[in-house]
Amino acid sequence: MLSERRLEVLRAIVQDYVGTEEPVGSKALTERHRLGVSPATVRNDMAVLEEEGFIAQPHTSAGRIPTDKGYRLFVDKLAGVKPLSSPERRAIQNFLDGAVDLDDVVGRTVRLLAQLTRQVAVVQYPSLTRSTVRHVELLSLAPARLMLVLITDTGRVEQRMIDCPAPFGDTSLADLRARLNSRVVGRRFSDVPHLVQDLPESFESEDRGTVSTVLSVLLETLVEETEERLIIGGTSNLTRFGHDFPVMIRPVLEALEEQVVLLKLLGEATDSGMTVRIGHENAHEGLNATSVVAVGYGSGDEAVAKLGVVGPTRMDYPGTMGAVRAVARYVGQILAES
Amino acid sequence: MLSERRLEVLRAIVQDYVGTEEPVGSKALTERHRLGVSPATVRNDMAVLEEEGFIAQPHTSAGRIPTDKGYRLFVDKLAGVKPLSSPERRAIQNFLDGAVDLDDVVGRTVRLLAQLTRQVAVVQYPSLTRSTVRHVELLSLAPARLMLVLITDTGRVEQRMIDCPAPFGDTSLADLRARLNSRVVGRRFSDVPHLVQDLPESFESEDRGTVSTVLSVLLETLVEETEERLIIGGTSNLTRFGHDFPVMIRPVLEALEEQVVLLKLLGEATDSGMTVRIGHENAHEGLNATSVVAVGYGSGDEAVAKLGVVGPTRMDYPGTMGAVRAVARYVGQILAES
DNA sequence: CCTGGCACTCTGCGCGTTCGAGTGCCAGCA
DNA sequence: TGCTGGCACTCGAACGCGCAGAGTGCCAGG
Repeated sequence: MLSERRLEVLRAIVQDYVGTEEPVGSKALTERHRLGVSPATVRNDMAVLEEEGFIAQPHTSAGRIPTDKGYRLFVDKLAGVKPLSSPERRAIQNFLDGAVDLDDVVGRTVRLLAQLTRQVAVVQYPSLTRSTVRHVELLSLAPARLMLVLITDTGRVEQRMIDCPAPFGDTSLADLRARLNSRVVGRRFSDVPHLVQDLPESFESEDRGTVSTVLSVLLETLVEETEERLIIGGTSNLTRFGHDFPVMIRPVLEALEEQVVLLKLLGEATDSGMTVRIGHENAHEGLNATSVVAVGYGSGDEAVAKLGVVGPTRMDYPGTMGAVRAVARYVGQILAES
Repeated sequence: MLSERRLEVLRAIVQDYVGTEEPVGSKALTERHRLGVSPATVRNDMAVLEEEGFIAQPHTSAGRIPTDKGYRLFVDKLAGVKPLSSPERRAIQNFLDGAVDLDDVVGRTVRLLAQLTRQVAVVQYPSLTRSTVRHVELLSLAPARLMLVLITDTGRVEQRMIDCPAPFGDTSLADLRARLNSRVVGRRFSDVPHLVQDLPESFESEDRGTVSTVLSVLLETLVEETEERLIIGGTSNLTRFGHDFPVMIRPVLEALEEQVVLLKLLGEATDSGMTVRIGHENAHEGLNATSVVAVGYGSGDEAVAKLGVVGPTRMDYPGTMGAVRAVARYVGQILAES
């Protein structure tokens, strides 16, 4: 086990390196932090920390920089979550309160998060898996052409065109609409399939084909839209990556373009608490030089989606975590209100 | 006026520079292109071209590179639009044909364009200004809470919550829905306001407040959604910018994040033909080192929105223009079918 | 277990030199 | 008049060198 002071040294190294972006030496450490010991002692501690794999030196006669393992220890044991200042909190609230619809909420959130953390922000649209149906609407566009509109409790709307196998009368349409709604409104998406299973049987034989078609489109929509969408912002913050950013930036930009990768990234953060993935802890290779801070958010107690930021491993963890957590809370609040 | 051969020299310089990304000298030119003259002659021509401002040398003893003015001449007079190969055309069609809804079409388009041109792609959502109303739907979520759903002929759906000043009965609701639709379906957005102006008068006084509210929300939605949205893709292609990309990339990323800037950018391309803005021709400073190739697309003859790419001024103009034009055509086709 | 001292090892920087690509100019030739 | 070969010149890129400074590891002493 590492002594108290050695941990203190590690903390100091992380803080200084995050601040200056340059390897930090023993002398500089003792000058900037009141460790109460001499540089020589610090050097010994550093030697131990290096042996344990928490820090490393880029070249023989340079200062030390934290390794992924070092950051991990820092995040787990040495750093708390820095609460935001109250002006910041107010700014968040004001900014988010201006949103008019779901798209706007998500859009504002991503901008806000990027600005606050000065990093790349990723926000996942509220998932539909846990959502409930608020309303299903059927419109007749032409004798054999319908439009299905699905409205969720998170305010999201999905629509699909349907070509019917046979003309479908207005009364049948009204009937189907009414029955559909009476069965599924307020229910979870996952419950819908077996709730509508027997609907075709209660219609005239000439309408059954159409009803089946409508139902299959509805179910398909539920499944398809469970593949969550997300948006990102603040990519220009990637230029803050450091002096070697030209080489780091490409794989990151590529990873950010792959929704699948990002979804997996956020998805990995399973529990509703905050998740921090540091450097090589990220499965995707392109993100081996980045850290991801993610947290779930939702309108109630349950998390319906995730949001987070992607930045260099050399990031201000306490501050970033604080910002991410705060934003997630406020978004949840906004969502609950609407 | 420049002689035929001098133009040929300029063309050769542009082509070589685009290919090699390095200043091109007189000797290399004569070796790679059958100009039929000696390097010395080419040097004289270069001197003239430089005096006229079409090319420049980074430092005294280096080769020449084209200036914005040089590219402009190249695009206007020397280069055609390179048609795509038929495998490419087929690939485009196959890729776009798989789209299921509007979001998907736009998403696929931006990916396709980025891949094809290896540059940053920008696609604007079909504008609503010229759109017509396909259907207006009103749903009752609670006694005094309505949801308005607007469906356009481009397949787009917008929804808004409405808090009514007074409870609104189901019959009134059906009535309003029917009257609204009979008046606005098939009409242009711009015509809607005066078409619904007198609607409140035909309702019972107790319902008039709600009707007015609904109408104002509807009109508001029309106006708001005229501010077109757009999406971008292929930002990782920015790393292809060249050796000096670290310094160029930041302002570009920043500009790309500002929807307003991009909308203006595409908007400037007024006519339905293809527009090429080169370097300083772009109003936005951050894009002074980039060129923008944009073109309108639409389901009919009229362009309903724009799409294009943003890349370094040092780009393959004929190829890029060919790809942009081809993609725009196919998207228009897809839109017309659905 | 901490500390001061000392020798050692790197990197980064500035400087001068060389090398070569590319130019401009000029005299000669069709 | 216009093209060509030749020649001197310029200037940036690359290389080697030496130096200064930061940082280390180790050791002997408190």
